Parts: sequence; structure tokens; C-alpha cells
Amino acid sequence: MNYWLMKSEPDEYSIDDLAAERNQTAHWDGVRNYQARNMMRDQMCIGDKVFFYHSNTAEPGIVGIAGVVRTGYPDFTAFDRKDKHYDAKSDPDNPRWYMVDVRYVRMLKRVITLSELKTHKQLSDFPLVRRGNRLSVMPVSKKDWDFILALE
DNA sequence: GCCAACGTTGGC
DNA sequence: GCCAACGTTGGC
Repeated sequence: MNYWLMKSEPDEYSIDDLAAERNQTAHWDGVRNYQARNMMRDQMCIGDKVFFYHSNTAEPGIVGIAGVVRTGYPDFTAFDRKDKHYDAKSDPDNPRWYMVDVRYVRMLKRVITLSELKTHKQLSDFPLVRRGNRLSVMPVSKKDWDFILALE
């Protein structure tokens, strides 16, 4: 089993939105970064666990846990001219962008903020706290996953 | 293949 | 709203 962190702007899509979905499940569409795509397309497995992270908000941080319930498949929003994430270069016969489905698992007992994560030396290799990191999907080592959950 | 211009991300 | 970081685009 693998561990991940996925970012979302709560104004766009929050963990509460995920929890309110039918089956508490949603497709993680709109990722338009090759590294993040590769992870979703090639590496994510059913049962993998995901930290749900709220970015671009007053108090950015990890707010809950989700799980991967469907492995990578073409992001159809790229084919929809009217969609915000439309990409003319993604051909349905040779899709450029992929997504996975995730299901709500639970909220954390409290938000573990980015600023708190930055104070822990043990997490200095965690991509989220590395300067300039903008990946919206990133791997989390089991060691870091366990450490972060123990902060809860 | 280089690199300047441009767009986006996301913390603050 | 600002701006640093960094990915992408496109001219050459």
C-alpha cells in the first residue's frame, strides 16, 4: 500500500464536498501537471491512503483522510470544451490527462497545519515543506505518514 | 536544444 | 494582492 497527499483549494473543492458526494466518492479531475499525472496514472493503487490537504486558504493544512477506490483513467473533463479544465491537446484516442477516484475516509481530529508540519525536523524531506514545491499530488513515505498521524 | 516570456501555484 | 518558484511554450 502507498500513501499520498493531494491538494485542493477548499473554495473549489473541500473535504466536506467529498464527504457530501454520493457514496462519498469523487473523481480527482483537473490535474494538469505531468508529474502528478504520472503518479495517478501509474502508481496509485486501490486501497492507497491519501491525506486531503487544503491549500490557498487562511490556514493551509491536512484536514482528513481519503482512500483510492479506482486507479488511473482518462480525465474526461479535458475533452469538454465547456469545462474549466478543457485541453484541446488531450485527444480522447490518446488522452493526455488522467485521474483517480477517491473516497472519503474520515476527518482528522484537528487540522494539522502546514506551519506546524514545518516545525518538525523529522519531516524535512517531506515534499510539502520543501521550498517552492507546487505538486498537487505527492507521495508520502510510511514513516512520514505515521509521524504525521501521531501528531493528531 | 536553448532560453526568454508567460502563466500558474500557493504561501503569506 | 504580492511575489517567488517553477512549469510550459515557442521563436530561433
